[in-house]
Amino acid sequence: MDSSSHSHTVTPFQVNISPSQKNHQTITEFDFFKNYNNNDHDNNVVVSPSAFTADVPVLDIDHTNIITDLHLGLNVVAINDASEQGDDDMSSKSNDENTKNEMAVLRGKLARMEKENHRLSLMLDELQTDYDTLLMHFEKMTQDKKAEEDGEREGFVGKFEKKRKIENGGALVPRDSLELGLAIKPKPEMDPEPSSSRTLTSGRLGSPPENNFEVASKELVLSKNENVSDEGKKELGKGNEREDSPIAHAERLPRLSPPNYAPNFVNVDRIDVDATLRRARVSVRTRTDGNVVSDGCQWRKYGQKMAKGNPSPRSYYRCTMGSGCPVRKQVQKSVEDKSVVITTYEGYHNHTLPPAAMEMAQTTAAAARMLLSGSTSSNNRTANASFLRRGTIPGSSSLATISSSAPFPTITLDFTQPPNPLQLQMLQNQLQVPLPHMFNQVPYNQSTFSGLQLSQQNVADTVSAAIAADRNFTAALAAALTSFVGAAQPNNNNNATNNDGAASNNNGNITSSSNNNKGKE
DNA sequence: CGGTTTTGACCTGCGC
DNA sequence: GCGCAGGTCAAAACCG
Repeated sequence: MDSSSHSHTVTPFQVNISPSQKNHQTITEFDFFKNYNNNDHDNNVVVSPSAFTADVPVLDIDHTNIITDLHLGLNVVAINDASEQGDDDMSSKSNDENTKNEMAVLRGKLARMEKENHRLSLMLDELQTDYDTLLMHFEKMTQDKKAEEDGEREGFVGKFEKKRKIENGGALVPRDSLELGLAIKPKPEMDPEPSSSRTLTSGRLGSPPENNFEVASKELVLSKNENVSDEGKKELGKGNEREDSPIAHAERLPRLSPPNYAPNFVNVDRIDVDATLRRARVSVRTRTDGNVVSDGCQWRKYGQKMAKGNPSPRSYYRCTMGSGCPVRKQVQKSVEDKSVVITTYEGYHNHTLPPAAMEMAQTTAAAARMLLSGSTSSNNRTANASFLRRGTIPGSSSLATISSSAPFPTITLDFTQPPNPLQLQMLQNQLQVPLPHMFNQVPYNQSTFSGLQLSQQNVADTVSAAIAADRNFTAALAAALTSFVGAAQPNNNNNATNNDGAASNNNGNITSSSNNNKGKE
């Protein structure tokens, strides 16, 4: 950790204060804190990549930290900036020497403050990581304990649900207890309303039947049992006469023992998602030659329907990589362009994913996360929320759109057209995961995004795009820098993906054959 | 033989 | 309550 007492005056992003350099074509030291408004910062400021790379000194931190650091630093600098301006005014009346001296002092202060910011942000990161870890452990321990207590109870939860429905005359009954109750009360047939679960779900039983199930999803364990929710919901939806074969149970039941639960679920737990949002969907538009969009997962087709307004049938797939995996996807050709396949993913995997599936899974999971975060006020998600409300992601509007008209909130990632590399990068950085390779079939492979290869104008565009897209300048700047730093570091997503893996919404191979498209007339 | 696909039937939610 | 559309089930057919 850097010591704040260090008197080094070089800053990660050096400040160029001299007004005379404003019009310099290439400024190697970009002053983020300077007021460029006078000259239309959007167009006239040209930033050299070296300003972000070559001049960055000592601090050996990853880009994520840089971003945070920057973000924090900006606040600090704003103050300094004011004082600098004052000094500039004064300097016009005094000699240059004094000004320079003062500037040097200010720079020193600035450097110290930035280091302090950096130190704090590192601490913040550590705390965040610790929190994630603890939460994950807690979740796991809770699950393990429940699983232990539960024994083989799994086997008849389905029956329990059906029975309960029957007992209630077919009406949906409060079911918030299901997710927790599954693991808690070992005698379902004796107690249709596990009391222990009641305590954990804090008195939700009084809520209207209609919403209970959804409401329950807000509970702490929601993500882990997302599977349960979806499956359970379906279970509830079924008629009482449904078969109760062991196989059916095995398929519908939640997997309580979670050794393979993706670390992912942790973060989702923390999202105070609302029931509808929990069913957020991620649509991916891709252009394919045939009907196959390989996403690394194994799917089994369980239905096909003719959807209104589209001559092409819609196919329904279920993930078969993990038993009882609740992830489903719908595949349908676009009405406008039949070479475009729209794949919609829903749900969270309850198993680990092969590397081939990870990319897509991370992307869709991140997109879903963004969608979820859009409805929350979670601190590190506020920036996302702002653009989600606007329906687009800054700088990547043509790549990602949010649909509020759909039954469930849906984020659509459109990769049917070679996107502007900056848009691609912006999207990637917003998602904080690498976009699947299949989406990189664009003139600019992300691997070519090395910082030095980005033109100065591109960087400037990125910055201005972010600024234009977001009123929150700091966040916008951070986004722009994330873009840049991320570009210079193709593996930038490691951090994000590791932590949150969350909802690995995933996608997989469409294993169906060509006759999938056969509609049932 | 086990897994997958097909496909008619069924269920649910929603709008009228 | 009814009809419609979306979504799912599950038996039968298919496939390797």
